[in-house]
Amino acid sequence: MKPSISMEQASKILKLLGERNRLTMMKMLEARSLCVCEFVELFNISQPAISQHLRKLKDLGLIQEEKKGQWVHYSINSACEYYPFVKNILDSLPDQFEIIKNSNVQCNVSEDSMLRK
Amino acid sequence: MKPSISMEQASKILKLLGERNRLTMMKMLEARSLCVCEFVELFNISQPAISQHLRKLKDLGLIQEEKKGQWVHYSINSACEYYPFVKNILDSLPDQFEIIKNSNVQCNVSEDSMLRK
DNA sequence: TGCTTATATAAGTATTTAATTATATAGTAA
DNA sequence: TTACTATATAATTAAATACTTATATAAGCA
Repeated sequence: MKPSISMEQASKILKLLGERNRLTMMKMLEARSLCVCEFVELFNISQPAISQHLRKLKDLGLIQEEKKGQWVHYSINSACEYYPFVKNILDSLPDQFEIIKNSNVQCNVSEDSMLRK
Repeated sequence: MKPSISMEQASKILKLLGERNRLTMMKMLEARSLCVCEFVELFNISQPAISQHLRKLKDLGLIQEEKKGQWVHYSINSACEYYPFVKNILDSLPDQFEIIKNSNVQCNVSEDSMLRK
């Protein structure tokens, strides 16, 4: 009883994932959750472009945001009904963990600074 | 050692599959190979639109054509290097076999008519 | 308060895309 | 040959899309 997804839903998701930057973002989020400012460093597109990609992914429920002060962290929404479908695809893609690591991106917000509030 | 596909290649394929008609075509071809004239009956778009979708799928190597007289039959190209990636996605989609069957499409070319040549 | 930083939204633009209609190509059959 | 059928290609168009710059929002800090 695999197909709990309609062709309509599947094509919408695949269209979202069919954009190189968004696909890479999703795979990166599989490695760890990331802040918008980290994405801005990782990609060669403007900050608004990043925001717009993230919004589209969020609109379909594939990712979720968590606001931490002025920072916004995004993560995979594994509770999404389409998550198994998406996960299955992401699992076939080359890992992005090293790329994140090598780029040394890091969001300035620390647990410390949040606790100090 | 799963990821034998690059992000670039993956996003191209997902972009192709991200169009509802093309995705449905691919899933139908998983059920059985189909003639262009059958696709024309199955979809509510023009014959040139069908041809153009098929060409895009063929250009990436996902499907192959076999000419039988004036008819052209298309089938999944399971020898394509991206086939495992594609198959994995198609397996998550609702079966289209009943839809093909219920529509009663049938290509006029028969083995007989070919043999009589 | 005003200044800075992080993010989102608005507006505009160039490119891509999926469709259409019209036409070309090619096989079959009279 | 001519006519018919199946398919592909060309040309066009409308809509979608991915980006940009400019601006708005909102939080943190002097």
